[in-house]
Amino acid sequence: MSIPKKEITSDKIKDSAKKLFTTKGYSATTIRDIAKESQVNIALINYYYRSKENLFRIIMEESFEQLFKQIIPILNNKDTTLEEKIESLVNNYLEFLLEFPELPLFVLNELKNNPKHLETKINLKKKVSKSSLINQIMAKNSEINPLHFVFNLLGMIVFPFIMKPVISSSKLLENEIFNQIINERKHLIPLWMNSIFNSKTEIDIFNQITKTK
Amino acid sequence: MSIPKKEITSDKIKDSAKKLFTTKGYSATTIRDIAKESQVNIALINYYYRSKENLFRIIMEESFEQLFKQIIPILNNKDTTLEEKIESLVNNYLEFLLEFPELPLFVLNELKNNPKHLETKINLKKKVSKSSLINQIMAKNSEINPLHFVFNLLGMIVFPFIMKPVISSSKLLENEIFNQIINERKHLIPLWMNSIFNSKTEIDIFNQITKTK
DNA sequence: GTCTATAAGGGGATAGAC
DNA sequence: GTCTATCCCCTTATAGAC
Repeated sequence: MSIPKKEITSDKIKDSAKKLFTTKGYSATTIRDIAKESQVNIALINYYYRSKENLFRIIMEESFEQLFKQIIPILNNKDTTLEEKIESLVNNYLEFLLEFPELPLFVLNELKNNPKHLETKINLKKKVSKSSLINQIMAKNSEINPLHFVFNLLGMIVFPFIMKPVISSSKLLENEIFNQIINERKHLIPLWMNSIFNSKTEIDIFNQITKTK
Repeated sequence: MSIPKKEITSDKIKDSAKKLFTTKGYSATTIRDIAKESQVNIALINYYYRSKENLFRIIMEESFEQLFKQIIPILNNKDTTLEEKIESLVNNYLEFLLEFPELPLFVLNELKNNPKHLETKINLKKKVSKSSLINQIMAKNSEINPLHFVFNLLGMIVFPFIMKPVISSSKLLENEIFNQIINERKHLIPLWMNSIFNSKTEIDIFNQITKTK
């Protein structure tokens, strides 16, 4: 039995702030908004978190970690095959994104607006480029820059959530059906990734055709 | 010989505003920023565009059209095959995005923050769901919701640009190499899309295996 | 820890002179 | 068309009472 988090004032503030920052962005969110949302006096926010910017920094670091850090262990696990990594990544990430669908757009956009947020200790570059995943991809298809496959995999996982604002506000799609489609993707993306890896032969054919012409 | 656009005050303002809005977002951009960037007096911005919100609306509609409206004719062309449509879409869109790499993240994010911007006359829903493209996709693979393939295609095209802030600010990748990779994708994505369409048989195999178990 | 009151400044917008 | 000066509101942040 844990004490309900919402009872603690500082957490009530942080939760409300996170909700508002992720939906409206940093600049469009005021301390007054946060105070109203969390039903707390404005002065208390500065009491607990010193400043709006500091509160944002804390939330941003949390979100960044939620979004990126959880995948590093999967990428680096040397005891799993490429196929197992992809399946694990797709399942965990889609499940996570169904719970926090606004997180990718929020984090990616704030990083664009203010790249200094990326000066985190997490060294993405080394972690990703020297990962077991990249090695396994290169072993499978050495002719194509492995980054292509990273873009494809992450794109297939994340992009539907990036497009969600367009889709749902235009009533193109109800929320229920969106979630159903995402669940279908859990087993479809691994299949598609496998097909994409094996497109190598088709590229060879393509090269041969253009060569003999 | 056209008169250089930059000489006209109202255009100077709009160009600067577009640059600032797309890089910093609506709320983080002040009229004073725009005045400084375009080297005009603050009062002139309100003289020409009445209000910050109105100026933003104009820029948003322009960006939205640049990003979405150009693809509608391609999707609806009944004289092209599915393969030709994909090739045309990939080439035109990647070329366009290389010129305006920040546009997707800007438009998609502002749509999330303020969905009222989407109340445009462009009825995306009908235009897309009744397009020739969707029919051709369904003819090719009737077992899977065609939206999956739309997500995959658009994701493979657009997602690298969404990830760009993470990639370039972490020095993961120089701009030159990024552009080179995008150019490689011009012929790779059509190949991959073809492989993905033909994954149908593999899904059948998958279903058979799980059924006989 | 929580509140009220207020300081200090930045924001959008406009009136009126040129 | 362009500028200066200014209005008025909303913002963040804090001092000080409880």
